[in-house]
Amino acid sequence: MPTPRPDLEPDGSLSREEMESLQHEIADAAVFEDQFAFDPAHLSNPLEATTAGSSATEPPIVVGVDQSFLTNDAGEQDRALSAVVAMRGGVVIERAHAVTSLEIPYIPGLLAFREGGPILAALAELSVDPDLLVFDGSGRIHFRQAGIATHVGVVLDVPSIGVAKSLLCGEPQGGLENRAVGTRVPIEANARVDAPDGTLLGYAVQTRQYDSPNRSINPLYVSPGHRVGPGTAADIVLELATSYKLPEPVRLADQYATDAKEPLE
DNA sequence: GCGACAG
DNA sequence: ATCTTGTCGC
Repeated sequence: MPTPRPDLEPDGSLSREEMESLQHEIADAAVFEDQFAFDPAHLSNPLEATTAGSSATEPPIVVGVDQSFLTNDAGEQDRALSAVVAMRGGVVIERAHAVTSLEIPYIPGLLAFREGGPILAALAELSVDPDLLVFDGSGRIHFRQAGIATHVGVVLDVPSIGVAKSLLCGEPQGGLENRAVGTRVPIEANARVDAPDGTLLGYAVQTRQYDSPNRSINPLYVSPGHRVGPGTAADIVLELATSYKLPEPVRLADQYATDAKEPLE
């Protein structure tokens, strides 16, 4: 993992005002457009990946990140377990995890200050260098355009994408019910977001759907973290969601976070 | 004051 | 996030 920028690291001991101020700095430093070297196509197929470029080209390393929580004797969540799964060409090449004590409770909009520390600790255990980080949570879809995907992406200056299962803020530009796989509905800034109204924050992306129009699967809310534009972020998530609704690196990190805590409780 | 609110 | 049974549908 690259060396983190110490001045921007999420610190759970900061005051709320300091946290929000830091988020403005993060948003200013963030790049919400494509700025990476790897080929965003064929991220998930090993054969395509190895034959796509020249013999010297390696498929990019995509790292999924997710957390689970541990409970103390009093029955309260006191520790976070962060799990990271590194994949290349659709194949898992390394996993790592870290357990840290929690500094603050969950507060909407301040998730990075609760889970950012454990995530950086887990990424530090990784021997490979990530080309792309995929998070379970928002990126630019955030009150101050600095969700956890953006925050960690900027601190490490690594391209990143936010994938949330529910919408934190912003206004979907169209219906989200019963959309076909591949559909992407723009999410624009509204009054709750610290950005001009109408700013494109990300997309509601349909990676799975039922055959019958009776029931409907909820979309994923995909937004740029850092150095990835909204359209490319949606493309990549669809590319990585090969077997399930969630992109494979995140799904495996989710599973690993659950499995790794079992021997600890 | 009321409503909204990633994991 | 986490606590949890049954139930509908392919």
